[in-house]
Amino acid sequence: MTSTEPTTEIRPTRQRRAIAELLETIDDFRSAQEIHDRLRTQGHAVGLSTVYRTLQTLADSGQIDMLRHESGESVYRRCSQTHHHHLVCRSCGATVEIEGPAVETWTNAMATRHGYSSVSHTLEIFGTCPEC
Amino acid sequence: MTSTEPTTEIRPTRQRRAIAELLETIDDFRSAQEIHDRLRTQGHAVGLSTVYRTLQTLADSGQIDMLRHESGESVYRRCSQTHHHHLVCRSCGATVEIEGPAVETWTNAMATRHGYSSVSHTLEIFGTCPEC
DNA sequence: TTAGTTTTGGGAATCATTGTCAAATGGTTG
DNA sequence: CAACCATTTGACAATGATTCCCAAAACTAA
Repeated sequence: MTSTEPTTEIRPTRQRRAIAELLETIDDFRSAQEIHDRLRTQGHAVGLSTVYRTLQTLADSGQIDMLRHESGESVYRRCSQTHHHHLVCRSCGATVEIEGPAVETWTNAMATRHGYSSVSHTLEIFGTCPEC
Repeated sequence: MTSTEPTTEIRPTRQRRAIAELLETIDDFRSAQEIHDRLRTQGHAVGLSTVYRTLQTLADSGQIDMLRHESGESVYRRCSQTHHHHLVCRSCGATVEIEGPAVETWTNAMATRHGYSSVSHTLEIFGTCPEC
């Protein structure tokens, strides 16, 4: 490689594959610990640290979504890549992705109006789903 | 008292007064620990547990607002009683209350459309304020 | 003052998450 | 294949915010 960039290489390891595959089969937001438990149950030996690390990396790169549950713990879920928000069931975690272009416009306008920069926003809706 | 209700009485103690008064002088969202530090600095001897307890009670009764900072810790601030959202400076905590009737309508509509009940939502905007 | 609650506070306990670092692994090159 | 080396792993320790515990202190009403 002739590039001078410090190409931090990312290796596709057994553990990372297991986590990615599991995420494909889950539709709801789950905590790192729950994901770790499932992996263990399925027979995959993966360390908890690794699960945390991997989920964080995936979240940082935008490959999965992370949000804070009302209880305060972080939960993760594979999602569509486009910007969206979530309607999450408080008891079972069932999630619906929702889009609201108007909200984006509005939050940006508000921030600009008050001179705020580097703006980000969080918008989550919690409720009890039909099943629960 | 002839009432049969278990009237949980709430006493105006020195500590609670100190916390309430301090909150009056603060305009930004602060964590329980920061509030505890300030009280100590000002010479008020108040236990950390008490600060946590009191802030929680105030937040539960809607007398102050509580939200989770991006870092995950809970921060508090006295606010107007009407429903509103916040534009918070990531570095100094400067806060602007903002209202968005449209957002309320929209979130409720979304929840109803998907059959969710007991709906609540969180919407916070973080950014860097003009000063920072 | 007395009696019966409520409240306090200091330290232990909890719990999610992060840090540590030696050992294991994956990729590459010869 | 074998040697080399950066990346990754995982068991365990450490952190940090928050809650729990409970005997002592403070309130309030009578």
